[in-house]
Amino acid sequence: MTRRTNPKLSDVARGAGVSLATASRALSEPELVRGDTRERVREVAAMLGYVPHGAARALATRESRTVGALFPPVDNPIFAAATQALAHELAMSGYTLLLATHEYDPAAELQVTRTLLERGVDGLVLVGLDRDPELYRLLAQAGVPYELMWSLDPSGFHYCVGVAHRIASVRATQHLLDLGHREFAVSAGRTAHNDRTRERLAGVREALAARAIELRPDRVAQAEFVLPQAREACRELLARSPGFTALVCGNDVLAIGALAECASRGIRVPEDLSIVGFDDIDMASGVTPALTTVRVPAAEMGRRAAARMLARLAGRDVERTEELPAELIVRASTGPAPR
Amino acid sequence: MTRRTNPKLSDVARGAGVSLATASRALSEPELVRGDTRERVREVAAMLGYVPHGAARALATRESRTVGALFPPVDNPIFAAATQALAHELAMSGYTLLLATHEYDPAAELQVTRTLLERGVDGLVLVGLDRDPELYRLLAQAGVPYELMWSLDPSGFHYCVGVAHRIASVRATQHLLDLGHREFAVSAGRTAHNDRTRERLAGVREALAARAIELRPDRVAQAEFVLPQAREACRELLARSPGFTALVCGNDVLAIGALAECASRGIRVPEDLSIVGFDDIDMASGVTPALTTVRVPAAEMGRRAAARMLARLAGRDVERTEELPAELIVRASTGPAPR
DNA sequence: CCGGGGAATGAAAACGTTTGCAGTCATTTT
DNA sequence: AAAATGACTGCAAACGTTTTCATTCCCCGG
Repeated sequence: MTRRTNPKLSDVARGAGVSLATASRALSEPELVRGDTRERVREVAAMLGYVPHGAARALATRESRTVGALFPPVDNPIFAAATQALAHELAMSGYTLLLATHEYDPAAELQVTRTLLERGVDGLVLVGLDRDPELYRLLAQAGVPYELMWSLDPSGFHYCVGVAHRIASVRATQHLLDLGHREFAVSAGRTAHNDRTRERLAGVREALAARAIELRPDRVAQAEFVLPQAREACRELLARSPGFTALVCGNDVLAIGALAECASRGIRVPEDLSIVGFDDIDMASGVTPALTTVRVPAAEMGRRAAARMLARLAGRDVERTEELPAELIVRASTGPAPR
Repeated sequence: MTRRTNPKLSDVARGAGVSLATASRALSEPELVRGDTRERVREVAAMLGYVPHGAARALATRESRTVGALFPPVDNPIFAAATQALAHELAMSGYTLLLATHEYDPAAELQVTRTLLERGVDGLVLVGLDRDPELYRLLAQAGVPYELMWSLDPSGFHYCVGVAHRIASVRATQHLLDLGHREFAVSAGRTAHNDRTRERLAGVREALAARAIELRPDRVAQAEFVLPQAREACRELLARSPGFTALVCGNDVLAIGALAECASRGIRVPEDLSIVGFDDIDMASGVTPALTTVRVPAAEMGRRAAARMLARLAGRDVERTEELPAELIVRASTGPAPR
């Protein structure tokens, strides 16, 4: 459309009859310039439709007012909620979110981090703990602060805000034990490159071990977090080793898939089989039967991560570790063990 | 951590014993420099852990390799899917996604667009048609190309990739009419600042009008796209004017909420009430009964928008309007009208 | 009336890249 | 053997801000 180049600060300065320096100050440090000059500059800027050139500013100030977020995928509802909160919260403070995904591939994560660093993010938000250690080296060298979401770093070294997956998982399993269940199966997520999944599975094992109950290897399935695979995992467990009365799922998508599979096979939930999920996504309360699950406060986590990052960027310090509660929500998908 | 500043291109150049220009070319236009020099530069760069300074590059080249996306909210599953596809597709071509949201507030959208422009996005992806016209002026002045997703611009002026909501909605309603339904209710989304919602509602009216069936005002509810409101809307319709046998919902979240409400009241779906949704989110096939709905190819839309934007940024031209199919998916939530 | 002291302004030097242009070679071509 | 070609390389000028340091301007107290 318009072929002439956009107005720049020097145009504004000329229009207002002031120097570059004054124009710059009038717009970004108003208190440093006299009232009337300030207004004049602002008017000219508005009139010309002046839009500051972020890259130039970034170059001069060495900060981009941009924060990167690196999610496994962002279409998992739980991550979507966190992304939303993150973007919203950052925007409130004039920051913008640079979003990237890595699909649970450490190499991709490293590569994409490099790109994010090139883009000059002032800070970076990551999910979980499992990653190429090289990535931390990169961040340290670049001097870019980062926050880990979802998990709690056992070493206490990294700044993180998350929940205690293992303990929550123990609690969910306890709940089933208390209902009299003794035959368990687990539909877990992929454990490779995913500490949350591993911790949740470990939690189940721990709770069962405490009562000397064994979790048979053929009673554990791994699946990706999409509905078709979730159903498939349930089908597989049923085929390989039927007879379990409780199914613990690595997340709600897996659980809802299991629910669907049961519905289509006439397995009654919770009369024949009790199912628990993890995450408490929106849909968990919408399906029938409503899902018993562990609530992971995803949006809150996003908000906290943003707040912590903003605080650090502003020079304030925050606790290295912030734990958020992961509450067990008992709904209709769990009941007393049959017989 | 490290207090000394990051290595810059001049450090690399010095280390490799070449000029700035050659170092730059060795890294970004390899074919212009001799093999051995190129390798030497690369080695030094790797050794120093050199990371190019994006802002400086953006300043010099006048492009940021960054594309902005402005979603209403991104935690709606359908938008999450598009975001994911967008981010992924852009990343494949070395672009990064700058994500912002406006929560259906035109003023916020304008404001946030300004920020995105400041950040120097090379292109912008927007959702739907309803917005402050000033926004287009802004984009035109900045000379930033944009793509509209979801809707099809009737004027054919804007570049867009979307589906024909109204027609699809007519089709869904037809489906119910064909099943013998005559008493309709609609659980619509908020129609303010949302052309998709309006078109879908209009489609229902159109289909009914064609058979001289009236849609009573008290048989229309508006709700936001979250489960609690969805249930509330259904409850309200039932209270205000019971007796309808078909419920058309503005999207799947609304439909699943209705499903949940019906389940808790003992209303059988589809025996007593047929329900159709819109979007075909993942969960639509996972709930019981599985939802009859219109499939909106959200991920594909994200991919196409990315591809179109990349093409345009590369100087190729694309069709101004690209329509994607919105297919009716008949599942278990619709059946013959009772009696 | 002078000098002192802020407050407001301006000149110019960063910030770290890319790139047009002009050189320097080693090959070819005539 | 001279000249022309072409492949590499380097110099230096952008790109559009912010910010340091000086300077100017005004007002006030002495």
